Amino acid sequence: MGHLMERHLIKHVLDGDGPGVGDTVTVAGWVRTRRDSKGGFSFLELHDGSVFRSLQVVAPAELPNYHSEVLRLTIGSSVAVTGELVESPGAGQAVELRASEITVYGYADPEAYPLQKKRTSLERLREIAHLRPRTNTIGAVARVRNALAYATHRFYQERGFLYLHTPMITTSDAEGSGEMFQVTTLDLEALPRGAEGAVDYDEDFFGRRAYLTVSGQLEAESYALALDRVYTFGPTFRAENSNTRRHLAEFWMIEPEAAFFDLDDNARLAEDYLKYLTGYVLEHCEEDLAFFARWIDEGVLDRLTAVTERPFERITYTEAIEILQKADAAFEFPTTWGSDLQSEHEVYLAEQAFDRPVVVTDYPADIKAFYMRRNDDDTVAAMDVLVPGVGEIIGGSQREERLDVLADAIERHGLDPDLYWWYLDLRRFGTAPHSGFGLGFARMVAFATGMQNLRDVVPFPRTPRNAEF
RNA sequence: UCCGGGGUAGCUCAAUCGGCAGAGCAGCGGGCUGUUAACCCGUGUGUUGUGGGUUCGAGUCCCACCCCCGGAGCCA
Repeated sequence: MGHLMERHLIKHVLDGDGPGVGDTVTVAGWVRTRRDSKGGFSFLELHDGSVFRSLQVVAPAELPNYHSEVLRLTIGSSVAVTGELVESPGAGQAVELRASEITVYGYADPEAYPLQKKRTSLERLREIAHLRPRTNTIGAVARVRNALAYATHRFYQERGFLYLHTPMITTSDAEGSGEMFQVTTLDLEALPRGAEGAVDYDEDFFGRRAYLTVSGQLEAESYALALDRVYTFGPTFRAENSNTRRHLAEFWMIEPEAAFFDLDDNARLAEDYLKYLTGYVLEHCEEDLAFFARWIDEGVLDRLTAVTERPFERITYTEAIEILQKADAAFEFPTTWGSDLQSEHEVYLAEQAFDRPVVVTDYPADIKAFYMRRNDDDTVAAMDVLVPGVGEIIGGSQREERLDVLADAIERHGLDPDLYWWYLDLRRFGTAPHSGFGLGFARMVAFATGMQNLRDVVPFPRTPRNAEF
């Protein structure tokens, strides 16, 4: 073969924006099926991940390795094919590749290869996460995920936000977002002990307890209060024993943080961002979305279109409680002012009450994090964005920029002010109003594809008792 | 972590009241020979999640544990 760098991606062959009918092309990829047809030759369906569709290859019996190799090709085998691109006489595809040379790189023993032509359940695919990107579904998820990541950078870069890398290791153990994974180089079989038997963390790598971060927000605030607008896009970790389709122990989050943004600016940014993402995948992932609409979630296109075109609903927490109290629905949890919104409440608001994304603002201070800006009443300038199907996809707030009020809040939440000396410094020196939010990227991928379980939209998901791959 | 449902052939599943564990798909052999989840004929497949118990006899009933799925909580 010799010229693999010059091969064509199947996407360009099928789109006709590369080689045309009559051209000689080389493609390479994996066999999805082989059909030995009624003319003494074979059809191969070849996919290379560049596009949803596969390319039909016609393999004539005259190929020197037809009997010895081509007839041994089964699903999962890898090949390179050179041939002439011709109009297809059959239905189902406009063009096909009439092979003049087929190089086999690797067979996939059909007795042992876990993927078959039949549909394999998503649960089963999780057990073979290293092979599942070869399936239609997971391949399409990967392309949509990539598009959403690219669109994220474009959105923020176009608006003057600076991409910031915040640390994955942190020593502040009270960012208020659940259990954290501890990071240590201590020998757990022989821990250094102090006088009273407590572990002596002075011996540890950082000289104190350290953890994997649950958020880059606090560090992002530091840069927002210097460079005006920043965003992070990186991994975060939660050691909660969460066993649901909406939680992962490791997930990526996008956290914009902007100086001189109030809560209203923040909510508008969140809405613009979500609309940009849905609009982007509608425009650039048509084939993949059509597959999801056909096999995964028939409402996905309407939902993405609605998000893109219709304004979000904007209500306060207090209004949300009033709506829930008047609702003709039996809720398991109370809907009294002061209690947090439960999943059933969020579902009701986003699906029954409004059937569109809902931004809920101004929650009771007692149920929200210490850094959220105190309003004149007992609420804080927090906001959650709830979307149909997924629930909470964004959580954010205007941050408390007043030194004395922030110090009070730290105290009230039972946190140690000494640990936040540098965070308080940001209010001590040139403080400014600022706001930000976090978007769970996997939840966004789920929302955009209609996939139900976050374990299927992350390449190698980490959940309690699961880190095989 | 709590509640509910599951774990049977490579995959998807069935198995009545406790009574010989069996279908489809895939694989393999043959036929057909421009197919599109190809089709037709033939063919093999088991530590029934693990350990214990009840019983003449357990996939089925009982106990413990492991794992998976869904819901809840925590949250993004």
